[in-house]
Amino acid sequence: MPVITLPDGSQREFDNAVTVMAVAEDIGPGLAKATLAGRVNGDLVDASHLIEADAEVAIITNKSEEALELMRHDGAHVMAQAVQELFPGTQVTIGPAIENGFYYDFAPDEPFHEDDLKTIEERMHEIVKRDLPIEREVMDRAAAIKVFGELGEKYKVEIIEDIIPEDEEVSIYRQGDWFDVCRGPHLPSTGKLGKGFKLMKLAGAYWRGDSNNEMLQRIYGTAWPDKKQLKQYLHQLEEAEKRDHRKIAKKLGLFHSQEEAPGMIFWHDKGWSIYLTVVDYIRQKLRMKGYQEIHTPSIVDRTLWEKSGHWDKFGDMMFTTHSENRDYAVKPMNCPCHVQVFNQGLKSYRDLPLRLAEFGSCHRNEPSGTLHGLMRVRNFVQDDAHIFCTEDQIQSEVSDFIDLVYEVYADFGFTDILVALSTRPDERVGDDAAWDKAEKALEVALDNKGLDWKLQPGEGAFYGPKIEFVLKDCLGRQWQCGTLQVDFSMPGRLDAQYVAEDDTRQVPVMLHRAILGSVERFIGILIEEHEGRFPLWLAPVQAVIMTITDKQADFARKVQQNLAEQGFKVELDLRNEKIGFKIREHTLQRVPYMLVIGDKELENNTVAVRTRRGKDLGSMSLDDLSSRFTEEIASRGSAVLED
RNA sequence: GCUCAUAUAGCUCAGUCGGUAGAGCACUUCCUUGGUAAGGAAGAGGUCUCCGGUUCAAAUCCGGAUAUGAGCUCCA
Repeated sequence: MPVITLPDGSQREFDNAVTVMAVAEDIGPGLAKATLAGRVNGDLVDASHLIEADAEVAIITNKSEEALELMRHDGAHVMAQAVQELFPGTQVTIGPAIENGFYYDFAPDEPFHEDDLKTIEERMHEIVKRDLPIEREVMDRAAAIKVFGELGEKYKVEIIEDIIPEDEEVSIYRQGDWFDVCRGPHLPSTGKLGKGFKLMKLAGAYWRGDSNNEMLQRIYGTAWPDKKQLKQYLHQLEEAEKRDHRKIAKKLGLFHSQEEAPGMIFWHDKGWSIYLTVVDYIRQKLRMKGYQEIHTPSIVDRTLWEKSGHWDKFGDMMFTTHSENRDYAVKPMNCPCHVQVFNQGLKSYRDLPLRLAEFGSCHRNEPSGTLHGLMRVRNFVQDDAHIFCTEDQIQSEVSDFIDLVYEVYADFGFTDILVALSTRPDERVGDDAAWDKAEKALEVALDNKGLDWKLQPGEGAFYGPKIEFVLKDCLGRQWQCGTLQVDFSMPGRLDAQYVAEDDTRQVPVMLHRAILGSVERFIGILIEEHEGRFPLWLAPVQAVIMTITDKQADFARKVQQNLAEQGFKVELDLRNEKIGFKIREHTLQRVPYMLVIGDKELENNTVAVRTRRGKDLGSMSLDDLSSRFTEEIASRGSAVLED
């Protein structure tokens, strides 16, 4: 006689075991009609799930968040059925719901073609129309292996044998003639998927996510409660694509890359202007925070990399060169060189913490398939620094660094920052006691700041755990920018020492840290974040002076010189074109301010000011203009005056 | 690196069935001196990514290389 407790606290008693659907029917026919699934004692279950004992039950309707996830999972099943109907012999593997949709990995006889997506999608609509009931059934493990083995579904057999825990029952979900091994739950029938879905792209994916395994074909789909929301999502994607830093940078002439130097950037003047502004800004910050800036060689003898442990682990990703029978590597990171600087002269505990910073150009031979605009390159510069300190100083150094990161991100206008703590990977150096200590130090520092962070077990660097600060690009892809890594290992490997208070020789701890991470990547994110409309302090051209006719040319030149002498980046447009044409061009170039000079301005010694967003600020004197610029530049991202 | 796709003028892109290439914008010249998102006319511009093959004939079909895109794996 189960007693059901509903979310509002009310209770209902039943004579016999009841299904979730029966509970919904008991509450009301309207609710029953909308019922898609249930939550029993916290677990998501099918609407047909039988409740045999007292339980807390929530009914899941199409208004619930969870329903969307179940629907997306249904989407994967319907797609798999469509594929197997259309392409007999295709093996199915796994197909989960993901953010915005679902995917399913297939092992087809013949690779799918882009055009197949349309056919598959049409068949899916047909399966939805059939409104096949989705039924759960529990199968004996051996029987399940036999059934799928006979169907030639070797991946499914592997899933049952290797992935489903021994003590868990093997459940099968059936829709019409088609069925799949699945933990569930699912919605009651295929019709519930509705019409708000679309197949998006075709991609390769390794079986069980291991690059040693064969590659399967993955089809991605997106699914929403209705057509309208699907349309909205697709529109959102289109808008996001317009922010792509590669497209914007091309239009604005910021940089280019070419076949002869894959993964490396040819910075043009406008892009380099942004680059220098960013680096100078960080340089100033570091100076204020007690860092020393240094500069070390780009090409260093291979033996140093062997000693540091990098050669062993990353040798095949390092560019190498040789001269006079010596082998060199182009540096993939600055830290071993920084230890060399630390090692010059005997250090005392009084010298610690010693913070060495470098904007060093690093090269990493990243796999060709991973290169991506500015986000993943083979040559980059980090706002890199290494803090040599004692174990006791870790806590406060980490804490100061976190403050600095947030201060800098705020100046660049970023507030949506993901924080993660990555702990020891399988392949690592250093003993477990040191790892315990390092991981704990980071965890405590994060908690003390009251940050909401995510644990990433096994994702740490080979020499120590790390904190990561992650920003998102316009398409929602996440990119690691800031990082802090504790390193108990490299200073010892490279013989770093200091004299402690008790006159003994001790090995310092080294903290690797970067705020922006790769400057290239950070600029990529800046471009997307601002859609190319850089705040005044970052804008490569802050204003363009344009004349109405030739008559004002001399005055315009004087204005330009005046502003340039004050340090503003101002260009002249004296072309024999109509003012509307010039305005249009510079607006498209995202120049923050357009300064128009006609006869009136010439007469009054003023300029007419217009923003790139089309706002007319009227005429003003050069003094007023330059104080406006100065104020806006000083405010950085925090107060944009132009809007 | 792996899977699939793509590569045509400076840029964005057409190019049907294999018969040696087109548009818009940009560029150059001329006219126009016009007050807040495109004034007009003319002209120039191509080893169709590269290497090979099939063919009387290849931008087009086939193979390979390279780069790029999407995803996977990786990312000190």
